[in-house]
Amino acid sequence: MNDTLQKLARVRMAPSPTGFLHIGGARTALFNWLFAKQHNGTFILRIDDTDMARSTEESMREIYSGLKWLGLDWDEGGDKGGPYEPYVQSERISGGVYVPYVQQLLENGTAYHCYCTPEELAAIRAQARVEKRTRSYDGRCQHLTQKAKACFAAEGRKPTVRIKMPNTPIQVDDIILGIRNIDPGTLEDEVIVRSNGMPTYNLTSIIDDVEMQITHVIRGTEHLNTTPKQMAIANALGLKVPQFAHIPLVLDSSGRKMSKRHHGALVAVNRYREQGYLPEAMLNFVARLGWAYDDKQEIFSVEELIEKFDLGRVGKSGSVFDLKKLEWLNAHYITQLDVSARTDAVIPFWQAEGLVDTTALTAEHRAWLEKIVGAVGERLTTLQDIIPQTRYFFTDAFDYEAKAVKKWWGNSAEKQNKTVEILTSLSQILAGIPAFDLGTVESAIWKYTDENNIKRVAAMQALRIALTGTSFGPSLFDIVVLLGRDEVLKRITRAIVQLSGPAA
RNA sequence: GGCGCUAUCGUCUAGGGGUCAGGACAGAUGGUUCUCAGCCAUCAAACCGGGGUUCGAAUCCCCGUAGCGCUACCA
Repeated sequence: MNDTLQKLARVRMAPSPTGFLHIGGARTALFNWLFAKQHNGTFILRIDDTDMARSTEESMREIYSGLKWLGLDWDEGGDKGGPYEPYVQSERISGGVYVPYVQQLLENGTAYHCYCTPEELAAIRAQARVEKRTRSYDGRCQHLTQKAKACFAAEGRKPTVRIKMPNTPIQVDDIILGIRNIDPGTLEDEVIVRSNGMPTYNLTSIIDDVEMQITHVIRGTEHLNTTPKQMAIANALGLKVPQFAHIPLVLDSSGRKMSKRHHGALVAVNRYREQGYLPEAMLNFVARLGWAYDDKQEIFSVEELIEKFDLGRVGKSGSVFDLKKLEWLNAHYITQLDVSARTDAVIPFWQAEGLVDTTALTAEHRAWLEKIVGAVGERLTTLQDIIPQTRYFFTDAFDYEAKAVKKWWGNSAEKQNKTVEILTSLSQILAGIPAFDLGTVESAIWKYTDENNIKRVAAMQALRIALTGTSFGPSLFDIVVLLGRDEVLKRITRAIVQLSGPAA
């Protein structure tokens, strides 16, 4: 690839709007986007919605929002326009874009009308299968006489248009897979226009790529087998094809291709956003699926990806989607946020749970929230984790976790009496200390445990359950101070009542 | 069934004729702390099989095998 070409690099992502943006789509988008960025090129978002029955507006919006969230902005495309608009294939169809190409193909004899019905075709396929033949459709309509055509037409049959495959090998030069020659004997005369007049993907895709001056088609390997077909169409039209790069599939844990149909929400990019994943983590994760820079680096900022990503280093085999690794990355990126930014990130989650009302957020309240986030520290794998980690700060309507109660409050009357004793003492101490700050609270509690020969863990865990209902969480001193004296005393009293009650 | 693609720890991968086959995630153990998370230390864990080529092959070649993808008037 020379300098001129590099400056002119034009790549595209061409999703069909039949569902949400999924992990594989996000990765395809990222690889294209990175390629465009590093070659000073143009990233185009084209909507391939030739399958009218399955395409929806809503899906289109989902894809836009997913890409925007990831920060993968496009220079030309669907909602944005550009020098080669429209970028939505259904609009191109109604604009008659493909008609002259089909006309040309028909006129130069590389395409022909086929009058076979779907039923006939199914029978042909079944027959080919029992005979173990490579191609099924045998080109039988290629040499139909005018009379035969008229006859079919009289029956009311509407023809499809098929492309005639060449009998010379087609060479596919793929950046990732290398050069390979496809035996034309394995290719069949594909339908390029349906009987209802709608063009099919193989036709529209390559024509749009050519018309939009796409230089590199970077797409999933599920399209590998369609490449020679598309090249045959371009060749028949005398068009120059772009360079191809087929990236390996994203697989599930049993090694199968991740798909909307079989994996649902697990592959939906927007669901990860809802669950509190950061776009940086998502991007970093997806970039490392099938690609590595060296044997050291795992963490890549977007800037570093632009600098270091190399399509030529992308592997050839599929990669299994590993949620644990995504979680690790996400926790890392959350930690990278300073407390203020982390608070901003977490507020929508509190709000969704009704724990924080952003319409009435005072500076004082905001400062308190930041302290909570600071106390939680590195305990967030996803932003959503803020809820179980902090719910008790906002409400005392929580249950005491049974397992924790059993372990730390005790399951015998004797142990429970001891717990009541400890909680009572702590309550008195906390009620009596002159100041309610970290240092004072800490030294008062340690003084009590050490002087009375009580295990620190025992006292602390008993108190933790009283205040939060759980046995895990931030430093208990942080919790005590952030809750405030009144609330702490109230919750201890409530715990004592619980422990002394008939049920306990 | 046909056609195609692929093959290093459980997972993501580095390496690529001579390496103790490296790292990361996950897992296990220990340490630190009031718990959890984290952090630190340690451990366990791989070149699909068989033939060649070669002094030497995980690496190159061939053949198998397995997995996956495609096989539509879906994209």
